[in-house]
Amino acid sequence: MAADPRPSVTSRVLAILGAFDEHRPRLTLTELAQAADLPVSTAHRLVGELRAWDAVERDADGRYVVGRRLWKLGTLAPVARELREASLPAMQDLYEATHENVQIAVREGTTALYVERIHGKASVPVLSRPGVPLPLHATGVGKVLLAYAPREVVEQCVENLQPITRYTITERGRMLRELAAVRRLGYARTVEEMGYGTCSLAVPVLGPDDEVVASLALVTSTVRRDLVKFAPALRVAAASITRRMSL
Amino acid sequence: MAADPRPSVTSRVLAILGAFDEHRPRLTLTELAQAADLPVSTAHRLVGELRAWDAVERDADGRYVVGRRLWKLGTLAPVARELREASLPAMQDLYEATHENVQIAVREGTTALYVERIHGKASVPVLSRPGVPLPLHATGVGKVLLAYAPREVVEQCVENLQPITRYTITERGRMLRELAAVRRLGYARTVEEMGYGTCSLAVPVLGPDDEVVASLALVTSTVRRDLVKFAPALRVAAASITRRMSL
DNA sequence: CGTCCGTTTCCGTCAGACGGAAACTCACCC
DNA sequence: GGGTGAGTTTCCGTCTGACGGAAACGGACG
Repeated sequence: MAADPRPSVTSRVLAILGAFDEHRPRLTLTELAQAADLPVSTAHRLVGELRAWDAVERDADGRYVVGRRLWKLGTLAPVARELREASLPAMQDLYEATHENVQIAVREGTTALYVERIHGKASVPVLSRPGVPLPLHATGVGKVLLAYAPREVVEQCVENLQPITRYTITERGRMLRELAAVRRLGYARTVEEMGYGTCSLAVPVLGPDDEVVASLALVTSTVRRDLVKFAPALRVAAASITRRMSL
Repeated sequence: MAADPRPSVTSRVLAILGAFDEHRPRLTLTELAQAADLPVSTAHRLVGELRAWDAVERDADGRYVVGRRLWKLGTLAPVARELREASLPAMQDLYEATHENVQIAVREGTTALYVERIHGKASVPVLSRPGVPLPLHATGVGKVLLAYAPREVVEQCVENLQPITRYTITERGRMLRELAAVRRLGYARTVEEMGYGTCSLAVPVLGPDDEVVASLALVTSTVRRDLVKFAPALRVAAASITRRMSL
């Protein structure tokens, strides 16, 4: 992002692709050039090649968007091919049992990256969408992922607990106790820490070597205070995901 | 793919990314170099840059796989962001009503590209997976997409109807009549044309300008001969997708 | 201990990327 | 109608950073 000494062609191409994010999925050539810190003519040439390959497309009003080919490519990534595929049936079952939001996320650095979410028309609206990262300390999945994260990640997160609602945990000591509780109980709860009116219950999902690879959660409206009763169901679902992943 | 006159750096990078597909999602450096038709040392250098950006990663046994960052990028593509997001609630409802496979696909050239699929543990196993293309002429969604495709696409498909099962339609005339029937009835059926033991019912999904942008289908085991009774439910779901897309 | 196969590093040569500038397009407004 | 401006596309002379052969490296196998 900052000043790299040797701008290679590859880095420029990647800078162009990196200009797209969840807040700016549609960009004009000029915006693209600015975001990638390139002269327009250079951006134009590179984007031309990307377009020829269908890595980017132009939509109705001439803006550039991420192309189908990149979407297809993305489906080959292990998060999609392995984790997502292994999780869906179990998530589906959970959804049918509860009719609440069901979501699964992995840790990416100091954020929780949502991989998939199941929700019907009736479920509470939530912020998570596949591919979008949310903070670790204010979400159910996040607290689980943090509870089993390496020491240095915990340190880093715990030093900088940004408040999001009035109920977000922002004291270092309290968060550390919370994480210890998560490890002891095997699940994490949140109550309006990420958004008013929603609470969640999350459990870890283990990989083949018993390390925590993801976290699975139910997210409901605050009215349902009895969320903990679903902990066993979540654990069963998590175990089923683990089993399917190691096939 | 063949011999392009000027191999630009960008084209080489894209050739490397293009080496991954659903049959070969994990590749060694040497395989990658072969597939992209590059000397290993060149591939090594480029892959190094891709890796630094998380466009590719190395898995446990050192093979290269598509990285998370590309997956995230892919979620920003319109198929994922708009079509998929708009479809999921309706697909979820259909699934709950039927407990059969529910799938949605778009046309990509002369293939049907699956965008999403909902299935529980109990549903019939099917071949479709998000990101994977299947033939237009042997699938329910495919026949719908073909029925509303431009003339030249129809010509091209109809000239080359590869048999897949004993029941696959391979005669040009019969397929053309079938497509006319799809337009007349507003749905397509398949009975064991793609795989023994499965049949499907598909309807078109319209975009904001009344053009067919996708196709939505139910796929069940052949035992359920009464699939047509779900046509109204499918149409309602398709209409709901159209509405949500134009928000 | 030697062989094989894939990976990584090195560096002299030169092909291809660079980007400033100018032409172009289109929407909007006076 | 024609002037303005923001965004897009084309062009081409300069020179930088990509190229890839070769050789070293690593580790699995017998």
